[in-house]
Amino acid sequence: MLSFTEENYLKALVELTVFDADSEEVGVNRLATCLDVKPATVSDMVRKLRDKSLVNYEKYGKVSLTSEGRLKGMMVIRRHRLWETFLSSKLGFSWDEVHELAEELEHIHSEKLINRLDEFLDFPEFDPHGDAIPNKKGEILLPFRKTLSEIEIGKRHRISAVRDQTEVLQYMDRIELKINQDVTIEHREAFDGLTTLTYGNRTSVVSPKLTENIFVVCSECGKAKCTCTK
Amino acid sequence: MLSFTEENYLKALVELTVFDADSEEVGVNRLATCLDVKPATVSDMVRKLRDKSLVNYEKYGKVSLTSEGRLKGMMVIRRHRLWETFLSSKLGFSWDEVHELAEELEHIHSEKLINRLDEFLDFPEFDPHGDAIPNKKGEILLPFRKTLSEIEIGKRHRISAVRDQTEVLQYMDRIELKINQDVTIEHREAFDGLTTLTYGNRTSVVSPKLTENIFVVCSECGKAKCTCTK
DNA sequence: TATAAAAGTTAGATTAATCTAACAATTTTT
DNA sequence: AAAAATTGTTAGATTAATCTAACTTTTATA
Repeated sequence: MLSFTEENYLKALVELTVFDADSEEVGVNRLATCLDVKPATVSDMVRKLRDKSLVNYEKYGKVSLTSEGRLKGMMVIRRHRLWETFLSSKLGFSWDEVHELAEELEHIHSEKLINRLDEFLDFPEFDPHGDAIPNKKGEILLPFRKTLSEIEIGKRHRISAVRDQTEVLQYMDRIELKINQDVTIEHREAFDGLTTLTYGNRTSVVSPKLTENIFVVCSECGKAKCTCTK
Repeated sequence: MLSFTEENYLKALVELTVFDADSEEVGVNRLATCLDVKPATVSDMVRKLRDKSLVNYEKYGKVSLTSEGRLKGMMVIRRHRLWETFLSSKLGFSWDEVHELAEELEHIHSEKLINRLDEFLDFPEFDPHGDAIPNKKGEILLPFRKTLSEIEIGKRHRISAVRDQTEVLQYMDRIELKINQDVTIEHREAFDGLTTLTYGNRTSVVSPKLTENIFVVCSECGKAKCTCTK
């Protein structure tokens, strides 16, 4: 049975090498920053995980997940996202409150519990942040996604998901921008990417830091990769 | 913030000095047996808890809870019993499966979460084992329940409640045993707990699986914890 | 390519929770 | 009340996860 700590390492590795996907491997320093520990600590820990066949690693080399490690990491993320969904849809927590609580709940191991929860929630596909929930087998269908920073000016899009970061969520709350809301880009400044958006009866100017973290689909067809002419 | 371990010590102390209530204090050995650790470990730990003002203790003396320690311990039990209720009534776990899972869930600290859960479950008074759930303030309003499996032979009792499980109710229907009916135990087999009861104009032999799920009060005084002589 | 910077490792220390083994205090029994 | 039994404590060791500080390897740059 894995410890909380080991599970957190695997989760971070999935996030860095599967979701962020610019590389399937990652350095010790990068991992240390992510987990908010010192590189020395990571050095020790990845050796331990290697001895358990959960990561590939050798001295001075990069770290990557074995298929077993990947599965274990995926299951932590599955649990996290299912609990988030529960907290939001059943207990009425707002989407910026659920993350922290799920950080604890994700370490409750019972597979039976998590599958029952999945059923109770009626097999949700996405968590309250719009991220896909891995299935029983740890598989995740990474849908093609497009961010607010990429879309065409003037074409109406709907917010489908937000990257799972508390600051983003809180900022969106502050400007009253919500999941499933329609938005249109009025203007995008070439110089610094500053973007003017309208939604509901509001207009806001926001930075790329925000737009890069918000996923959208076409309001017409509901797809990120749409072919609507308009 | 208390560690899992510290919380488990407080929980055990509540069980030994509040619920079991033959004494408000307990020895190091007894506590060690309960927690399945060595006395040496308990010795160290209670000194630590004393330094945090959670227990009263001095060298070679007995251990008892301070009011702060009692409250903290009660809250662990509140969380445990609410999670048990959730697992049973929402996720369909049977009452003998819930305990182990609740042992993990009880250590999720958020007060907001547990109060929301309480509300979601519609403020249950008892967990699936029939044990009372402490309220927000750590108080237990209806502390006492007794099941048919515990009562004295020959003394008349009245059925006050039944654990919320359809099978139990269906079985009771079949043998014509009803809520508010008077019953008397004629005989209880020491070997396997098989019990002979009389009620109305019937006599039935039933197993502990049934008697453990039926709550009773004294027919004379109407209380579970009665002091009637006969 | 030599050197500086960045990245990674090792050794030794710390903290929490546990153990064993030896010892000390208290309680019970004769 | 002395001996025996029980109960509790202390000292020293262990394991997991972390740290700091010193060191080494790899990578980038002048």
